[in-house]
Amino acid sequence: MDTKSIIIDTATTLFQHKGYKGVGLNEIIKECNITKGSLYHHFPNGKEELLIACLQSMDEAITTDIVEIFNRHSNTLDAIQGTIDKLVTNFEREGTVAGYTFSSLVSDMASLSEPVRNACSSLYEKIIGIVSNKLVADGFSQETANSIALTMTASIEGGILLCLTQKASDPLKTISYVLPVLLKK
Amino acid sequence: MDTKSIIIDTATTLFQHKGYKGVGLNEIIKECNITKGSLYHHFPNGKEELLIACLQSMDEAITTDIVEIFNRHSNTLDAIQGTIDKLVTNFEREGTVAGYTFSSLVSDMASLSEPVRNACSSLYEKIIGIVSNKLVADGFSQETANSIALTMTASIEGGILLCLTQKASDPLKTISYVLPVLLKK
DNA sequence: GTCTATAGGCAGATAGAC
DNA sequence: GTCTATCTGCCTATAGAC
Repeated sequence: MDTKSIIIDTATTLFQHKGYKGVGLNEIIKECNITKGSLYHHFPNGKEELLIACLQSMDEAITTDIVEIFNRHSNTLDAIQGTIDKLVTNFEREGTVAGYTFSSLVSDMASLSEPVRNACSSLYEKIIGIVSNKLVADGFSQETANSIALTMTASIEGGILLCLTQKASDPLKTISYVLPVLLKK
Repeated sequence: MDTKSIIIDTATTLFQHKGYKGVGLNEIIKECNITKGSLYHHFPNGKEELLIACLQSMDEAITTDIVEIFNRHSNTLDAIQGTIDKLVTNFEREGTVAGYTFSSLVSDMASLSEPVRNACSSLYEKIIGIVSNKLVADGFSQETANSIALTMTASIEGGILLCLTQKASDPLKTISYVLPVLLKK
């Protein structure tokens, strides 16, 4: 694996756990066993350029993951519950659900940097699009599908926040139990 | 108004907009027209002690606000939609919904400080409790009420995140439109 | 492509005069 | 209770040798 990829992977994990402002370059290069010179060779524009690279990497990983889950299940309900199951499993094993959302590392940046906000916005739209398409395949109208997909995505995102603050996976489990109601025609 | 209250109010607004790590003490004292000596006189343990005071202040304001809205409306649906209306109005006027949630300033702290995490957890539990009580008054069983209240709270919290990243109030409006489905018996 | 050394600034925090 | 002056340490970023 090349140095640049190592930097991106390491920084991604650190950003996910501590937020953008919570991680210094010193911490990143120490974890990677490299030096500042090397980091600035790969990311001449410094920390924010590295963040953008990490967001792209996360975007790909999250999208791939969700697409795979949605292809594996025949209907939207199973797919959404499969997604939540995966989040719950992750949370119970690692104490985080870092790999699903940007929000944890974005709240301190979204008000400042436009490229970062755009990256988040585009990821959410992609996820909602995947859910919405499956709902249309289930027989919902496009408009209804969009509304339900947005609400489901918001519920899961909010559920993640609740799990993190309460240090328990119950909120997401409860949401998984309640969400089917949204799909009653 | 005394200096301590001015510090808390000013710092609260700054933390809400930029996150805990995103605001320096220098910015706070400049905004308050005071000096570091004065700040450390009122908060001897520094920045984190100030944050805790801000969280308490926010907790009171948010709880009072929601209790008032819930008392004003006769059923849960109207109360929830009234709450979302207020969030949407705030967002369209100020570009933030700072006054409702801790999440925006907590994501970079939750992994670090236990007192901060506890303050967030307790606020969420209070909000869910208010919603749940109203649902019981509407005739739902305690258990069902708890599940629905949690899901609604998560949806709104996630909706706030979507509004912030998309710089639009549509997500919360859509959620307000979809949520009634959760209340069908 | 990776290293060392260092610049320049701002962070949070403290001491002591008034 | 508020001020000025200052400390220490970390931050991002750069310059230049190898």
